[in-house]
This record gives sequence, C-alpha cells and structure tokens, in this order.
Amino acid sequence: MQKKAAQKRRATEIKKKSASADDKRAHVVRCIRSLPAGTVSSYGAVARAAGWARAARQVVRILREAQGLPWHRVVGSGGAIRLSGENAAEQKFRLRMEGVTFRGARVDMKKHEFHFPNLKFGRGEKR
DNA sequence: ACTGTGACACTGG
DNA sequence: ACCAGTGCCACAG
Repeated sequence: MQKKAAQKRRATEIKKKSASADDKRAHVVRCIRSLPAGTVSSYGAVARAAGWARAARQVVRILREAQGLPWHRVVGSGGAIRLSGENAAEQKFRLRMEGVTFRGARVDMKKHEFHFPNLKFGRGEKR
C-alpha cells in the first residue's frame, strides 16, 4: 500500500501549489453570481468578499473571461463606470434596465451597492 | 528575469 | 474634480 500513500502525497503536494489560485477564482465567480439584479459592487469589494483582498485586477480578468456572469453589476470604486465607449454604454443601459440609478456619471452607490453577507472563504486580510 | 499592460484602489496635491 | 504616484496580481513578450 505504499504506492497508494505515495500517490496521495503527490496529489496533496500538487494541490498545495495549484489549488489556491483556482479556488480564489471560483470564489470571485460565486460572489459575482450572487449579485442580485438592481445592485452593484466594485472590483475591489468583490475581491475582498472573495477573501482575496487587493485582487481587483484579477476580478477584472475573470469578468472578461468567465461567461454567464452579470458583469455589468461590477463597477469601479465610488460607482464609476470604468469601461469605455460602447461597452460603457452597454453597461449603463443594462444597469438602468434593472432599475439602477445614477448620480452624474456614476452609479448611486448609496442606493444600489450590494453588501456581501459574511461569507467565510478565508479572511480577507486587512491593511 | 524584466518590462509593460490592464474594465483597479488609495493617498495626497 | 482631476491628476500623479504607489501598491497590487497575473499574464504576454
């Protein structure tokens, strides 16, 4: 049975290396999917909610790559639309369709920011 | 290995 | 309100 033990050891070692990044991605995806229509969140907030503080840019990457996500519900801090041209228009359009209101060029966060419930991924560090 | 780039965030003028 | 500078993580060249 040493063979089996060895196999297991190898497996856990591999997991130790690759697992975390993938898990984090999964958490981010889940957070985004959990955004109710008519609400928004920010890149940084999503990252923290997923237990991956300071990974706002990775959230962006995921938003672009992953399919079937309510990408339009994620904006920059303060409710700023960070896309440009057609994309920005598209996002604003979709948000408005869901009843989201704007204050000038940005989403009215007071009214629509979504506060993630305490999910227990891994404590998002503080700064 | 180093540099540049990105749908970012935060601080300080 | 607008801009730099800095920090951040991942990926492409």
